[in-house]
Amino acid sequence: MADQATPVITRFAPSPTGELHIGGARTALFAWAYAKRHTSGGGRFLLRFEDTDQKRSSKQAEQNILRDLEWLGLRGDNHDNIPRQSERLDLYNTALEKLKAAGLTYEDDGAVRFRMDKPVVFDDAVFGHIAVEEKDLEDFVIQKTDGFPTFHLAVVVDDADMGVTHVIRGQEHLSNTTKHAALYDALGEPRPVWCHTPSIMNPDGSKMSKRDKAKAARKAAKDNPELLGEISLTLAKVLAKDQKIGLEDISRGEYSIDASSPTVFREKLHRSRLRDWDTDKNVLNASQNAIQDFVEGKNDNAVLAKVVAGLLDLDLPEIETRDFRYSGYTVPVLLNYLALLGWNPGNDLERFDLDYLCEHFDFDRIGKSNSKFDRDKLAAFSQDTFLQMPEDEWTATLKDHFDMYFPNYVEQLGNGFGVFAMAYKERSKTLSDPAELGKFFVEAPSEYVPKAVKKNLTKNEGEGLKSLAKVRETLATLPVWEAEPIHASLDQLWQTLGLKNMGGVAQPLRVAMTGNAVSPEIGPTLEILGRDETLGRIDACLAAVTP
RNA sequence: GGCCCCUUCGUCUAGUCUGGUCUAGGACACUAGGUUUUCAUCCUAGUAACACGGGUUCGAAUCCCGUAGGGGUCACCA
Repeated sequence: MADQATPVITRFAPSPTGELHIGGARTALFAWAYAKRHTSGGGRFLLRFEDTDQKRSSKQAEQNILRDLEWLGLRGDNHDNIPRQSERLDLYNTALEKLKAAGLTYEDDGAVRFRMDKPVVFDDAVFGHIAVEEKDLEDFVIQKTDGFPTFHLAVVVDDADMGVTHVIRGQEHLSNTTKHAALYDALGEPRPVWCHTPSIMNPDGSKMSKRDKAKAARKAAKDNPELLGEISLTLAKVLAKDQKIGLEDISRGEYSIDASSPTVFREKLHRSRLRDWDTDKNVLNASQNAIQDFVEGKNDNAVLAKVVAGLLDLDLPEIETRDFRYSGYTVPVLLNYLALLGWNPGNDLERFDLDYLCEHFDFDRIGKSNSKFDRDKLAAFSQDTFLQMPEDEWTATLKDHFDMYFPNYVEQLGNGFGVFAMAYKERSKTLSDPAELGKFFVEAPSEYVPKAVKKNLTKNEGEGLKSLAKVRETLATLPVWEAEPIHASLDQLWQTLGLKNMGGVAQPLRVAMTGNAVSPEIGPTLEILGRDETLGRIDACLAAVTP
């Protein structure tokens, strides 16, 4: 491939109308990887914003998409000067004049249509040879009444202008490709190689779309009709508190009420809910209407979905790139999984890095059928990398994530964060898991799970409670409060007490510390909690549970 | 509905072009057992697929035809 005459140029050309969809991220990855593979021959990966839809495009969306691409490490070689279609109107007009002059167009209600009057044949790198007869082709609009080109004219002109040799995009464009091929020919430009990739679907076979979030939130809302009033009120409070936003901003999805992660946002909502803020009657009415409309399916507003989910403690499905970041997947894991969804190296190798991808990626190993997104497998990949990760790297990675999304843990854990991190290294599938699994570290149990209490404390005439009391005595006088000596003393205690095994002392302790029977190793667990907290929780448990 | 595309374990897939080496391989999930202070990790074993029907052939997951199912598209959205 080094002797290729023209260098490979690929591109990723999103329309800035929302967040970067995970499917878009995969398309970008493929385009990036293909260019990198040919980088020695001058291969380049370019970015472009397709903002010919004036109503739906926004600069904010551009920034968001760029932010996520940057996070993924998929930087365009034209990063410092990314073209926008809205700023290249001259180019399209020139092309349009050329087509007009050739008699290939005609006016229709102020718009301009392109004449499709011969059959089209083209080859796709994935789907193969495609031939469409003239009778199945329709004339299509290339310039809208607002003077903007349509997507079809703009992509072709831009790709030709930017020297794009390989067009890699989702298969929803496969049938558009007849139009594009005809346009290339009419313009006298050489056709690129087209590579259409199959779609990514939900486990139930439906297309993965941001509307799935609204659907999930709507369902939860319908299951909790009694809470709708509360939700509306909270929304009104948030709106009233933040003068900068109005409901119309929310309905346009423009307000960055969701700039924070779901967990942080959830906290914020709950706090607002408990406040005694005055709310304007008009705002309240508007909020009620908005929520009502949302529940009735009159809109799929992402912000409203987030508000509803936040207040109902519901996890929305991950659809966009950012969702996966919030959930605590690392970039290498996400890209590895994404690459494997629709492409494979042809052997049994599944875990590979970007270097490997760039070295081996080619179109002939992209599958033709849609694939379902399997979060279990993604999670397994993720857990596996955590297991392999050097200890300090794991701790640093987790710290970064927690600094951003769970700052209260970092604050409360203090110096114990390192021990906390190690306690969950083998127990986490995502960087957010330790927050969920280790919630008891920042919050004493408010209740005890009956089953755990029975099995570990009250059974056999309160055997566990007795052990727990002994444990308290031992721990109270322990000279050094660190995992090792704590473990050693407990290891000795169960033998002294004549118990079957260490579980005899560890399990009652777990119930006292967590309210349930599950925790990391007991030594580190107690070290993190600290002596005072440990003894306090034992006392609370002994007081709350009777044989 | 027209047109285009797709169809191997529950899921992602290898194998299909160049028919025999496929009693169909791997991974995730699941099940069972073992290690273990719980959970997790780790180890071992297991369940599980060529959509269906016709051909062609000595022989078909692999080639051909049909049927069914799924997806895409049919916008002055991209």
